[in-house]
Amino acid sequence: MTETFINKKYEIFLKVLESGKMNKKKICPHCGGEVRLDPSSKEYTCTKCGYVIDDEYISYGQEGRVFSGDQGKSTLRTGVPLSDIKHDKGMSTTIGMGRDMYNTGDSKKINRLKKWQTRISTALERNIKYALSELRRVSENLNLGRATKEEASRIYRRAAEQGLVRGRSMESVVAGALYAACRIHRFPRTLDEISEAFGLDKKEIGKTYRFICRELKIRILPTFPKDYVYRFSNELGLSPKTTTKALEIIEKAQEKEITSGKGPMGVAAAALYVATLICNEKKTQREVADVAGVTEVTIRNRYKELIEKLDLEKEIQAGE
DNA sequence: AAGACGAAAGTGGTTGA
DNA sequence: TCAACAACTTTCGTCTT
Repeated sequence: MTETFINKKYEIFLKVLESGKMNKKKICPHCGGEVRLDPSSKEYTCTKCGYVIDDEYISYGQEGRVFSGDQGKSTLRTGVPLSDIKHDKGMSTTIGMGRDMYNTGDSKKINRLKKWQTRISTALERNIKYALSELRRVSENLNLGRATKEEASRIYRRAAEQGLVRGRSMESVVAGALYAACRIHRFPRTLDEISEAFGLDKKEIGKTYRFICRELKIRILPTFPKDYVYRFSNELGLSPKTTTKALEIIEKAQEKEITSGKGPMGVAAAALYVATLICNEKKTQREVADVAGVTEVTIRNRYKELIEKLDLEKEIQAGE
């Protein structure tokens, strides 16, 4: 589609060029020869030495502004970008009631089209539409990237199309899709955060999430402790130095394979806690545990392992 | 008194028969 | 479907600063 589109544009462009409206002659800075648009490569090329002056075929110039309805037709070059967040990807049109439609002659045909249009927007589309508006509303509070939201929308769409929403609350499916999207994008949010944003039960979301992943065959990579470190340290207001230290500790721990099978959030929390001790930026276990969403006990367990296996005792004493 | 530590019992999920 | 299991949580008493 893109190629034919560009070719067509190119034909027009050539015509314009030939008609002399844009015919500014260019001179090759290399040899002084005449520069022409090479039709095969769509580059401005010197006819004498072959020097490519400009390979910028697509215009990046300012978009023509539109002040009244009809004016747009001649100046507009683009449309709204496609978006998965909109239930119809922002592409739908509605056959209007206006007179002009009927004036084209075949009013029966138009009526049939209208009928079909309403038929096409079935219950499924309505459901998706509603779900995505819910998604938009909730993700306001979660501070998510556009890509993540679109991923979540795609997942929900697929889930809805396969009838996975039936028997489950729509919100929980949306929440599950969002949680999955976050993990796919290595931008993990804890289940707690999501369940709070949606006002749903944590277990419910987790259950739906696993169900969706199984049914849609979405392969979710396990999360890594590192993914959480930045967010946690940010919430704790730690210095970059401490953060880096924590990442270092996690790396070493992974080398020694003492993180496998352990909860990534627990590992991240423990690494951060140790890092605060080493860098003299002490936080209590309680504080770290709270932002990480684990208990002090878990931090203690991980922390004990880290110190034993990585010989961090000296570093901590040196830090103090 | 607050924070750290550790033991014991309980919870929810996974795995394998 | 059920029991075994590992990780994690909750609770609570004790120790340290």
